[in-house]
Amino acid sequence: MQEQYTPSEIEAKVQQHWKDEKTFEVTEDENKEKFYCLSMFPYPSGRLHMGHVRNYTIGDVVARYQRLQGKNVLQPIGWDSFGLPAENAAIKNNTAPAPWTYENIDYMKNQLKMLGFGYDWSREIATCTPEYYRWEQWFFTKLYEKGLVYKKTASVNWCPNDETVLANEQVIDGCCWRCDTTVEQKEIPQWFIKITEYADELLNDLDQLDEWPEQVKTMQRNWIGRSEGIEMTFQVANSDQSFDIYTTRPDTVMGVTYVAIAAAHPLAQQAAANNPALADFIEECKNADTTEAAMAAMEKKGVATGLNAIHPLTGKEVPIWVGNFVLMNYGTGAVMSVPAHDQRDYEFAKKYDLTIEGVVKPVDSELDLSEEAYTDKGVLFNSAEFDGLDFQAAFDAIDAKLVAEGKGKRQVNFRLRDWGVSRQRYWGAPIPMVTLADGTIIPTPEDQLPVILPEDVVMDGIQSPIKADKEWAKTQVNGQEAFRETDTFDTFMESSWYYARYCSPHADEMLDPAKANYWLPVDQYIGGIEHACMHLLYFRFFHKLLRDSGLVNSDEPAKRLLTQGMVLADAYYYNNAKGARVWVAPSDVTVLETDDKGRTVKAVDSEGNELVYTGMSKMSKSKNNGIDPQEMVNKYGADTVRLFMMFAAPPELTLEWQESSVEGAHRFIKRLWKTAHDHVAAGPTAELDLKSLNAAQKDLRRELHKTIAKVGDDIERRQMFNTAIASVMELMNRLQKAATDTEQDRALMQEALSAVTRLLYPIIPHTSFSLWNELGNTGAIEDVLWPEVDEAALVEDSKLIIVQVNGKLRAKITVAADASKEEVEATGLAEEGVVKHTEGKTVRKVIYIPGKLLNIVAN
RNA sequence: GCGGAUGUGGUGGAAUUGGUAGACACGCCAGCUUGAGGGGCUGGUGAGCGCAAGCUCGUGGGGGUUCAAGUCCCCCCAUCCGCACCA
Repeated sequence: MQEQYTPSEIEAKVQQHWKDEKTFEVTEDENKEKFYCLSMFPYPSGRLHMGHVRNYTIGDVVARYQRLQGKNVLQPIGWDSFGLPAENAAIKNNTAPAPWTYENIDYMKNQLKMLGFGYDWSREIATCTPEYYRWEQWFFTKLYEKGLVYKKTASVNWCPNDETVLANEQVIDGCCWRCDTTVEQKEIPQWFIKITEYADELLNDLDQLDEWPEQVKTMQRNWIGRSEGIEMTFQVANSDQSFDIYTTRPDTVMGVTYVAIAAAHPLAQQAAANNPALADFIEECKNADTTEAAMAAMEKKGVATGLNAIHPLTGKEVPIWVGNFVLMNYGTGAVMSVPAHDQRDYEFAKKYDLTIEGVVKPVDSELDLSEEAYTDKGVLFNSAEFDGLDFQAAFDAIDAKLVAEGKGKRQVNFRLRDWGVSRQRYWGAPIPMVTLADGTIIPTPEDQLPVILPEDVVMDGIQSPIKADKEWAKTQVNGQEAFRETDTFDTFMESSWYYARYCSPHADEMLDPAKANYWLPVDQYIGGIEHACMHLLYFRFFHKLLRDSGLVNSDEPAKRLLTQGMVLADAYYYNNAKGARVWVAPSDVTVLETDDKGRTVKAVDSEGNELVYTGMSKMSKSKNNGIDPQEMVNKYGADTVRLFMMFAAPPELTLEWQESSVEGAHRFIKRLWKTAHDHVAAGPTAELDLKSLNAAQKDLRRELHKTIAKVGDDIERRQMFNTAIASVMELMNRLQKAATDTEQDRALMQEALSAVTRLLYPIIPHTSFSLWNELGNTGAIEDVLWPEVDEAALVEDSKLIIVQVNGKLRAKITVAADASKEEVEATGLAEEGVVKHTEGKTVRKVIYIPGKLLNIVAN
């Protein structure tokens, strides 16, 4: 065995072995328990970043651990390869999105291999290939046939100068990122999938997901936002027109003092015809950012229409206002306003001097509206026949009256909106719909699928090449001239079903149900928390669509979910001559001075600029603080990078990249290697004879088996890889100091080191692979099983008891494992530290937690 | 603004079911090894007081429940993630 730990040599050799043996290629095997471990696939942006490395290391740890449990483990990988960055890169580099994407895939694939992830490369997929997206197109036409797809207008960001649609990301402070023109909202026809038809099931089935983080389920519940309320109709005074509103607070309806409608509401348009101020306001609203965050943050403004609405219960007239906070696309485009019981309405009413009328008051105090609205559920007053009712009684009574008068009804609403899948961009899967010469729109016939996206294109920087080339859309359907849809799918479409395609990646159908049902559902899914609502909801939705098409037989796509945190790094900048911040890459920073605690006081870059240290922030291009995984692997080896990532923080928390800590991880592996080397160099060992072990040896062996139990529990149940590693480090610290004098000392060392290589295999597979054989074991480590815990080794004959007086630690005593409460109490009370603190006091109570703690309450 | 999370030594973090706060590691300090540097090894390291034994304080802030609170409850602050066309 080589004395030096040489990661580059070891890793190359072991990776070659995995490649030659096709170690991670799997097929369905009914005799083995399956385990499908999936990490969210990457967008091929060019190079792996540390977020990827963290995600895929966690996945690989889980997959390799499950393999040592004897399971048939599927761990696939692929590329989420459609998307906006490819278009931007193509324009910048004067190429096309396709070659840029394929080059990136090649490069990143090598990086993944270099990190030693155990993927089944035979299942690799790229979503930008027709072999993949053809099935998505096919499935979309099936959804259309089932009535789950429809077309309606929806607003997009529109740059009037470039005459193009902009993604939210391309709008900077309300202006176009290319030409700085003020962005407008424009209504254009788009395709939608009816996710709202599945809203109830998506909500209810969250209860089945008992191995999903509670926070993700809560976020999804709130995102779906089921509410029970009442929809009611307001007549417009002196008109035969009416409009509907929806409210979850029907108990406050008697307090309606005005109603607000969207700028795009037909009534608003009508009223603006002879009201220039209103027309101007409506024009202003057109350009408003409609994202929910912006809506919530903006100043609430309105203009009266001059029209009145008739309150459906009181018959009183209330003014109709146009409000910039009401959107035509959400709900009915109109809301009732109760300033006394809604804070937004209250502020609006104060601002425009509108009536505030309290109708609900607290049960046991008076209503005070001098400072703010009263928004709690209380008791009705000022509400005619509804006076004295509580929220639920009022809800029921008002509902009954509205129903009786035909003016409204109870209704369940969802915050969730249908999924708009149209994008006016090039680098995506073409939407398989055609418009015939007579104007009818139908799905592309199956025999004309896939609708292929041309890859050899020139990007003009503004318009999609398949829109710019007027010939592309021309086609023939049923002998008629027809025009293809030139919009492409939202890239969330591809990432919603890739997990199922991996089960039969080369099938000449969307998926092979037998294979899909063998592997699905995914046993462990891993990805960033930022996907909690959107991707993870679409992913669940698609699984139900696949199920309802008879392609899979389960209800949910993934049993267990782990959401990993971000990766942060130090960020430094200096101010240049113009006063602008120049961010300096951490690799270019030299720390010149630290204080006595080791904190950075003075740092410079390679050109001598004195730097400002801003602490840790997310690795990003804008702060130039990305750490290149490639560089780290070159410097320390993949195992060190993997060990550091798993050790530095629990997977769900943010991880701070600290090179000194990476060095610490490297040192640990070197020490492990050296310990194994010294042991092997001393020659072969004898059989372990449990009966002949002395007390110290038994003690060490107890430690070993406790560690085996803990590491398994930490990896499998708790998914706390950091504490699993810490406990192996503790064991190693002990092993390095353990006696090696006798035959049994060395036999025990052999048992311990063989176990340690397996405990660490999921995390540092290359090193463990080598050590396993260096220790004299035959066969590859991935073909052996996880070490078993010897329960007999765990038995202790004495216990450490913590002795407290009034909750404060005063002594530690060791008692026989089977000692009674009385014996422990007597021993505890006799302790010097206990006597000191109980002298002159009366013992009031003694609490004993068996085998753990004794608390003496005295005063 | 709304929804979700996080906050513990100089630093990353541990404390799994309310029961020893600070495991493990980084950094720092001291010593040994080395011609030097690097590396390795040994020991120390929450704060305050103390020669020491030890005592007091201490988990973002403020209240509370309990024999016992980092952990449970209420209020507040800060930071991060998401908010539907970035992926």
